[in-house]
Amino acid sequence: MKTKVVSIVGPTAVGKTKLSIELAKHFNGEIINGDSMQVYRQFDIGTAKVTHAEMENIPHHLIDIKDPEQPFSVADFQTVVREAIERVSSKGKLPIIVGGSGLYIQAALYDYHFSEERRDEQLTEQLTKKVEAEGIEPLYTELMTVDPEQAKVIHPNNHRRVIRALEVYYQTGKTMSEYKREQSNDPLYDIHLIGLEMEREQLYERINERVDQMINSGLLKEVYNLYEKGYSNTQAMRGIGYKELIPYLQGEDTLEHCLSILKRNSRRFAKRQMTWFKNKMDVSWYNVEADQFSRTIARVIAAYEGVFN
RNA sequence: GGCUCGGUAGCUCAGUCGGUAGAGCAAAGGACUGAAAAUCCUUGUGUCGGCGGUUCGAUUCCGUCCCGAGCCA
Repeated sequence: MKTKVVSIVGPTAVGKTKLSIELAKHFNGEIINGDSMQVYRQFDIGTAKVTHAEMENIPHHLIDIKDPEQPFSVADFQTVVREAIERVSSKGKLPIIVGGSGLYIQAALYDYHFSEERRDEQLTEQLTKKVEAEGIEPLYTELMTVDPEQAKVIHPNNHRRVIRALEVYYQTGKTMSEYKREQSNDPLYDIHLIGLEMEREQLYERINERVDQMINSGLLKEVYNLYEKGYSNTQAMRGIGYKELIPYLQGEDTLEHCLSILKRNSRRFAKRQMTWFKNKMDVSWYNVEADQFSRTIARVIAAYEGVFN
């Protein structure tokens, strides 16, 4: 009997957090963060992290587990999220993973193998410099020799991924394709994927509004504090809602322009999220009528009555 | 009221010495195995302001009307 795991997915700003709380309350669950940015402490407003009040005493896991300057990866997430699932489940509670990072959710729930060794940033830097000096061709050609299967699915312009595929081989002697072949891609748990979707135009409107709300809630101060502490070049600072405001804080751009970029990036992100969840996972979708979210909640609860409890 | 300039893609504009059009941005679609809120790929959007005229053919030339900006009165 596999462990029952629920996951709520969907684009940013559809209402995943709110639904997760209601499901946790109704089905005796605990929430596990499935979002790559909410693991960071001090990144609160810009990541739309649940507030203490919103939690309504529901235990939350994997939120605020990293300091701003620390790196964090899917592989790290895979380890901790699986531990969290066991922790919650062993208490007799329903684990509810909520988040918008497609790869993270995928790596958590399915048989998905990463290489044993963690990423070597020095090696990355070395290869990046090589690309800068000689162009991508030598590396891409090498990848085609070493791991043609992987080379085929990577566009040469995607330097990052060409480099990473080579790194795996250099570090472990095994190719990325070999690692992929070792996995079944089957779910490790009794999984139930619940997706929230919304008409594009309406979603974009909500995203724009939410950015304005974040500003009203003190996003500028949040980013400024992090910036002042010297975190401007960290992985976390590359998140949407942070990197766009740096030029303003440095006096190099107007707030208005920075906000329009921030909104645009959020919209594009939402689109990418939909592409992933629609095409990579078997999700049960629920269309959200934003002004009547309680109805959406009721529909989801009704659909899983007797399944989750 | 007169004169001038303009009206072409969602936006800013280019262009066609007459053969029904193209850039940037926005947008849409897609990929994805250790940065994934990252990284990368693909794609077009049209009554060329309306109506007439000239022409085999008009977005292009002519007339007229409408709209906008400026100048003059």
